Amino acid sequence: MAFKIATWNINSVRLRMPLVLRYLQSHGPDVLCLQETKCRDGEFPSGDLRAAGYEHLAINGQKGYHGVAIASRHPLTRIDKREFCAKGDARHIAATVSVGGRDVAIHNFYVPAGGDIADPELNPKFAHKLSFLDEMTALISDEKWAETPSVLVGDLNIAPLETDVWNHKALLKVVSHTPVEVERLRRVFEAGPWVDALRTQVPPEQNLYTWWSYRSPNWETANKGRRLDHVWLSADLKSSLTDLDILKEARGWERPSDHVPVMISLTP
DNA sequence: ATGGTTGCTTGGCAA
Repeated sequence: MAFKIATWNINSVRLRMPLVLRYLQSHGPDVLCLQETKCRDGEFPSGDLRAAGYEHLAINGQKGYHGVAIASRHPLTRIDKREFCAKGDARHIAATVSVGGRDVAIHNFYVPAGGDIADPELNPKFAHKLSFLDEMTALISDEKWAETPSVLVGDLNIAPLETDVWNHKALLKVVSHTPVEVERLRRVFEAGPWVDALRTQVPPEQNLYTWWSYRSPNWETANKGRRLDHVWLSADLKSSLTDLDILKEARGWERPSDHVPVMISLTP
C-alpha cells in the first residue's frame, strides 16, 4: 500500500477550501503540505480538514501573507517550526509521520519569491531569498536532516533546470530562474544526500511545470509554466518512490491557485 | 520595455 505525500501552494486556503476538499477526495494523499495559506492559525479551516479525515494538523500561519501547514490522516509527531532570516515569517513547518513503520520527517517550505529585480544590492527581497536559501543550507548541514529518512517539499520559488521553464533563455534574467539563485538552491540540495523526486520520474530532457502565472491568459495553450514546486527525498527513500502525480488540470479548476498539486507515492 | 491577474484588504503591496 503506497503512502502518498502531496504539496500544493494554495494561495489562500480559506478561499480555496472547496478545491482542497475536492483534491483530497479524488486523490486521497496521506499527507498534504500547503503553502501560502494566508491566515492566522485560529482562522485555519481545521474543522473542514478534520471532517474530511485529516485529523492531524500542523499549522504555522500569519495574517494575510505566507503561511504553511501539514494535514495528515496519520498522527504527526515532533512538530517543529523554524524561523528564517529573523523576520517572523511563517515559511516552514516540519512533522514526523510513520510510513510503513518507519519514521519519516517532512519539511514543508515556502521560499521567498524574491521580487522583480535579480540583484541583491538593489532589491532587498532578492537578498532575502538568497539569505533564506543559505540558512536552509546551514540548517540541513548542521542538523544532518537527511541522516534520518526525510522529505523536503514546498514552493521553493526556483526553477533550476532549463526544462523547468517554458523558455530558458528568456527567463535567465527573470527571478526564479537566474543563475545566482539556481546556484544557491544547488547548495541547499547538496547539503544533504537529496534526490529530486520529480526528476527521477520525469527525465530532465522533458519540460515539467507546476505553476502557470495568473497574468498569462490562455495559460493552457500558451503553457508558459515553471517548475517552482519540489519534492526532495533523502537517498534512503529513493527506492521507495513508486509514483508521481502532477495534477495539471487543477490549474483549470474554478478560481484556481496558480500552482497545482504535486504528489509522490512511497511504497515501503 | 511593459503589462498582464489575483488575494488580502479598501490603497497598495506581494506574488
